[in-house]
Amino acid sequence: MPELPEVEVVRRGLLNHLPGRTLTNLSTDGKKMRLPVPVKALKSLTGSRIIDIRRRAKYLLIEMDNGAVMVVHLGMTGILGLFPEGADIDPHDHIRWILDNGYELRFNDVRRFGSIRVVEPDQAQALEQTIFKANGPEPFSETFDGSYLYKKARKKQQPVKNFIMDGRVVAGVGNIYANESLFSAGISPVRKAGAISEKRYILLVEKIREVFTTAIECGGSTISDFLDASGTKGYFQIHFNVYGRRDLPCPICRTPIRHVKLGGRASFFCPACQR
DNA sequence: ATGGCCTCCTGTATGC
DNA sequence: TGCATACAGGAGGCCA
Repeated sequence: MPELPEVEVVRRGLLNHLPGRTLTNLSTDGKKMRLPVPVKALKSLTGSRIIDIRRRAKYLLIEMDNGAVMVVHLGMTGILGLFPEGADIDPHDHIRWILDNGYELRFNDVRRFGSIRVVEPDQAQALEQTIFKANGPEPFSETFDGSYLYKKARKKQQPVKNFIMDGRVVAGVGNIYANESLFSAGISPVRKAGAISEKRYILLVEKIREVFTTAIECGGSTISDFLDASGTKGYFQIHFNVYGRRDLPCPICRTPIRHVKLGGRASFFCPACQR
C-alpha cells in the first residue's frame, strides 16, 4: 500500500498523538511477518516513553526515551492506527501497544509483508550504516538532483521506471508515484535509463518532488485500503493521471493510456505525451 | 555486475 | 453458484 507519501502521512498523524506517551503493555498474535516479530525486545520497551517519530525511505522510526528505535515497514497492506483501548480487534491486528492515555497503537497487516525491528540504544546512531546501508538518498535531500540521477543511470539498460523504483537509487518511489511522476515529466517508463538526458532527469526530479508534495497534502492515495493513523482515507487517487487508467483518455491529449508490465509491475503511460 | 523473475501472504475481482 | 486464475501501494533473494 504505502509509498513515501503514505508513510509520511502516517508519521504526521502519529506525531500528533504519540510523543510523550509511555508504552504500558504489549500484545502480539504470534503471526510471522516478513521478519520474525521481536517480541522479547518489544516487551522490554514497556515502561519507556516515545519521544519522536521519523521516517527514512518507507520506514517509520519510532524513537524511545531509552535510546532504542522501533523500525517499522508497512509492506503492501500495513496500517499503524490509534484506537481506544479495548476497541474491537481485527483478525489482522498483529501487534498492539497499550498506551498510558487510554488508547492503543495497532499494527494491522492483512498480507504480513510488513516488518518491525527493534534497534537497541547502542546501535541507534548507526542506522545509515546498518539497516539503511543500501538505501539511496531521500527525494527531498540536496544530494538527490538531476545530475545525481543522470550519473547513476550511465550504462543502465533497464527501463527508467524500474530504475527510479530501485530503493538504492532513490528512496520512497513506488509503483504509483513512479508512473505519475514519469507522466508529469513526459518521459516514457519503458525508455532505457541510460538513454535519458541530464536535462530530462532534472525535470524528473522536480516532478517526483511535486507529485510527492501534492500527495502528502492530499493525505496519500487510497486504492483499496490505505488509512492514516486516525483511520482516514487519502484522496490523491482522484488526481491520478495514468495509474489504473488503462485505455482511458490521457488528461492532456485524449490518447488512450497504454498499459504494460515492467518488472512485473503494472505500468501506465500516454504514448503521445511520454517519449 | 546487471536485470529480470519469483516469493512471501490474504483478499478481491474477473472469467469460464 | 462454484471454482480457478490474476492481481494488488514492497522488497529481497536467486539465477542466467
